[in-house]
Amino acid sequence: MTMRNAAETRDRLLETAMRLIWQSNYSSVGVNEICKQAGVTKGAFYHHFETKADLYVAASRHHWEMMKRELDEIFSPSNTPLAQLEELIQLIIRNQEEECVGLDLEVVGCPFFTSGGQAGAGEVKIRMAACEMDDHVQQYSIALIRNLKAEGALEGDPEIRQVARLIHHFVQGLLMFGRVVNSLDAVRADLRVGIYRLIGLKREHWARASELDASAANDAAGSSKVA
Amino acid sequence: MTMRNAAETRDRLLETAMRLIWQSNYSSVGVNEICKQAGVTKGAFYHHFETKADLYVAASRHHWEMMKRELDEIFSPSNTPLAQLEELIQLIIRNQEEECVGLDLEVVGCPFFTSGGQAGAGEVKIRMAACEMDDHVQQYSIALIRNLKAEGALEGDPEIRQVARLIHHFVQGLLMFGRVVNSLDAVRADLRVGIYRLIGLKREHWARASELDASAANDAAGSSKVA
DNA sequence: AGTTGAAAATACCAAGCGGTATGTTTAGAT
DNA sequence: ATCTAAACATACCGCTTGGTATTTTCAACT
Repeated sequence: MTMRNAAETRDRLLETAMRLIWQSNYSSVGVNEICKQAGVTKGAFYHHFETKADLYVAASRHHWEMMKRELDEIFSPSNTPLAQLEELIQLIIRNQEEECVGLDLEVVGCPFFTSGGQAGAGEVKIRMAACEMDDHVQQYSIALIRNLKAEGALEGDPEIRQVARLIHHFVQGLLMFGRVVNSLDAVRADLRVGIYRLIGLKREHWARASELDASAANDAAGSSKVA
Repeated sequence: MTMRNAAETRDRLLETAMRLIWQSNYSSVGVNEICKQAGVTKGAFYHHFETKADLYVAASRHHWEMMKRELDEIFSPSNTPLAQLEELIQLIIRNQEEECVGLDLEVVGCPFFTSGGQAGAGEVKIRMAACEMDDHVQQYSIALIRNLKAEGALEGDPEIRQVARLIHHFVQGLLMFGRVVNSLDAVRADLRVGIYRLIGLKREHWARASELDASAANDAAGSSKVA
C-alpha cells in the first residue's frame, strides 16, 4: 500500500525543515518555504505532518538520531576520556563549519536551543522538544565528566551533573555569541578554555590538548598522561 | 511645535516593544500587537519609526540606558569587588523575576541576545544591535574581573578579557536554558558556581555561595512548570 | 485669529501565513 | 481488471503581516 517513496519525502521534509529553521528561526520559516526548498508540495507536507510544530518535533528527533551516531563514535571506549573531550570540542566546531557551507553565516548555533530558546510562551511543543534533546546530550556530558574524574584529570571533587550543566550552558551561550558576531573564530577562541575552566581540568592536560587526538591511539590503555 | 506628548508615546512604544519581543521573539511579535499593547495606533508608530527593525534598535538602546543605571550603582567604588560580583549575580536573578511578573514564564533571558541570537541572515540590524549592547556589558565585566584580580581574589593569572567573554557566554546560555525549561531555580542552581569556576575565584571566597544558593532555592520552591 | 506642521488616527494594501478541501496519481491486494 | 487507500498535487481559505496613503487633530508661533 505504499506509494512512490514516502519515506524519502518525509526525510526531505525533516531535513529541510531542520536546516532552514536552524539557519533562521522557527517562527520566520514558513511551511511554504520548507515545501519549496524540499521540492515537495504542501499537500505532501500535511499528509505527513499534522502541523508545523509537529514537523519541528519530528525533525529534532531525526536530527538527534544522526548526532547520536557521531557522539557514540566519539565516546567509544577505545578513546581515552581526554581524547573524548578533545574530539567533542572538535565536533562542535566541525558541526558549525559543515552547517554553514554556502551560507553567509559562520555560526548557526545549536539546532535545538537556538529555536527552543526563543519559543514564546505559547509554543510549548517547541520548548519541550528542546528539553528532550537536551536530556540526551546531557547524558553524554555526564559520562564524559565521570570518566575524566575517574582518571584523576580534574581538580577537586566537582559535582558531576552540575558541571555537565555548566558546560552545556557555556557552549550554548558561546555558540549564540558566535552567531551574533558571525565569527567562528570567536567560538574557537573560547570554546576550549571555557570548558577546561568549568570542568576543572588539571593544568598539566591543558597544553597539548589539541595534539592529543594524534597520540591518543598509542597510550589509550590508561597511562592517562599525554605530554 | 510639539504636540500632545510625543516623547511619552515614543517611550511607550519603545518599552512595549522591548517587553513583548523579549518575552516572545522579534519575528513573531507584530507591529500591530506592539501598537495595541502600547495603546497607540499604527499611524503613530510609523510616525516615530521608519521600520520595525529601527524600533527594535531604538528599544535596545533605550533599555540599555536603564540597565546602565543599575550597573553603575552596583559598580560604585563604594562596593568591594567581591560585593560587586555578588550584587551582579543577584541583579541577574532579580531582572528575571521582575520581567516575569504576571507571566507564565519564569525566565525570559537576556533581552538583547535572545532576539539577536536567532536573527536570520537577513536581519543584520538586529544582530548589530545585539553586538552593540554586548560591547557595553562587556566593559563592566572586564572592570569587575580586573578589580577582582587586583585584589588577589582569583587563582592563577587569567586573561581578563577572555574570562569576561567566558562569563558572558555562560550567563547567556544559562538564561536560555532557564527559559527553555522554564525554571528560575535552574538558573539559581548554576549561576554562581559557573561564574566562580570560570572566573577562577579562590575557594576561600566561595564559602557563602552555597548557603546563598540553598536559601534562594528554598524561597521559590515548587513553581517550575513548563506549560 | 489664523496658519503651520508635528502628532496621531483611519483605512487600506499586496504578500504571506498556517491550514484545509478536494482532486489526482499510483502501487499493491483481490 | 478492479478496487482501495496511501501519497501527492492544486486551489483556495480566513487571517495576519509590515508598510503606506490619506486625513484629522491640536499645540505653538505669527
